[in-house]
Amino acid sequence: MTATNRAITADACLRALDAEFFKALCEPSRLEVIRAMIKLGPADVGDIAGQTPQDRSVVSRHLQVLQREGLAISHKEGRHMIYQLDGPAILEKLCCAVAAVEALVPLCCPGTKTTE
Amino acid sequence: MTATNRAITADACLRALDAEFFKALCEPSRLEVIRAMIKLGPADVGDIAGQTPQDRSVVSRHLQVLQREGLAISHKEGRHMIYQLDGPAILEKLCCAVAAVEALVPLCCPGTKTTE
DNA sequence: CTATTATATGCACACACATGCACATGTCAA
DNA sequence: TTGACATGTGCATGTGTGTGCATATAATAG
Repeated sequence: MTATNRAITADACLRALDAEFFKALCEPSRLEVIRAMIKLGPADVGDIAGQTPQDRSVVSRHLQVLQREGLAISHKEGRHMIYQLDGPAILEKLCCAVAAVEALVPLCCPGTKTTE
Repeated sequence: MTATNRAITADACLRALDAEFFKALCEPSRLEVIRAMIKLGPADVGDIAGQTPQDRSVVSRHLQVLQREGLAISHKEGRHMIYQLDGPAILEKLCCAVAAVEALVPLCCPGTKTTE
C-alpha cells in the first residue's frame, strides 16, 4: 500500500507545484518588478518601470506574465494600465504547495524508515 | 509610514522568494524527477532515471541541482548514489514564503485601500 | 588485474526567453 | 483633428540552460 500512497502523494504534489506559477517567480528581474509593485502599491507601467533598469516594454511583458499566471491583476484607467499584486491568489497557491509537501514529509523525510 | 512599511515588506518578500530555489521547481522535467523520487523513496540515479524519458546523465544533473538548492540530500552506497527529497527543508522554504506573502496581503490585496 | 556497472562531467547543440529598439494602438489635451 | 503620452507588440539578438552523446572516474564482481 505504501507504493500506492507514494503515487497518490506524488500526483498531489505535482498538481500543487504549478511549473508556470513558479517560473513567474524565478526570474530575478521579474522579482524586482514584484518588489517595485509592493513598494508602490497599485501603479502604472511607467512608475513600476521607473524602479527597474529594464526598458518599459520589458516591464510591460513581465507584468503580463504575472497577470497571466495569476500573481497580479490590472485595470485600465484612461491611458494608464494599473497593475497590482494579487496577494491572496499568491498566498493560496503557496498554501496548496505547503499542504502537498506536508503530506510528503512522512514519506520523504530524511531518517524516515522506508518500509516497503 | 506606509511607504516605509511597503519597503520593509518588499525586502522581506524578496528575501523569502529565493529565485534559485523556485528555479529548481519550475522545470517540467525536473518536476518529473521529483515525482519519481516521491514514488520511489530513497533511490539511486538509475532507478530514478528509469521513470523518466531523459538520459541518466540528464537526471544526474537534475538531482545535483535539487541537492544544491536544498531540495534533496544524497549519500553514497558503494557505487550507487542514493538521492532522497528533503521534505522538511522544502516545507521550511515554502513556509517562509507563505509568511512573507501573508504580510504582503494587507498591502497588496485587491480592494484594499491604498492610504498614503 | 580485468571487466562490468554506476555515476558524473566535457562538449556541442537546440530551444526558451529576457532584452531593447522601433513602431503600432489607444487615449487624453488643446 | 492634431499632437503628446502610455502601453503593448513585432523583430532581432544574446544568454541561460536542458538535452544527449562520448568519456572519465569510482567501485564491485570474477
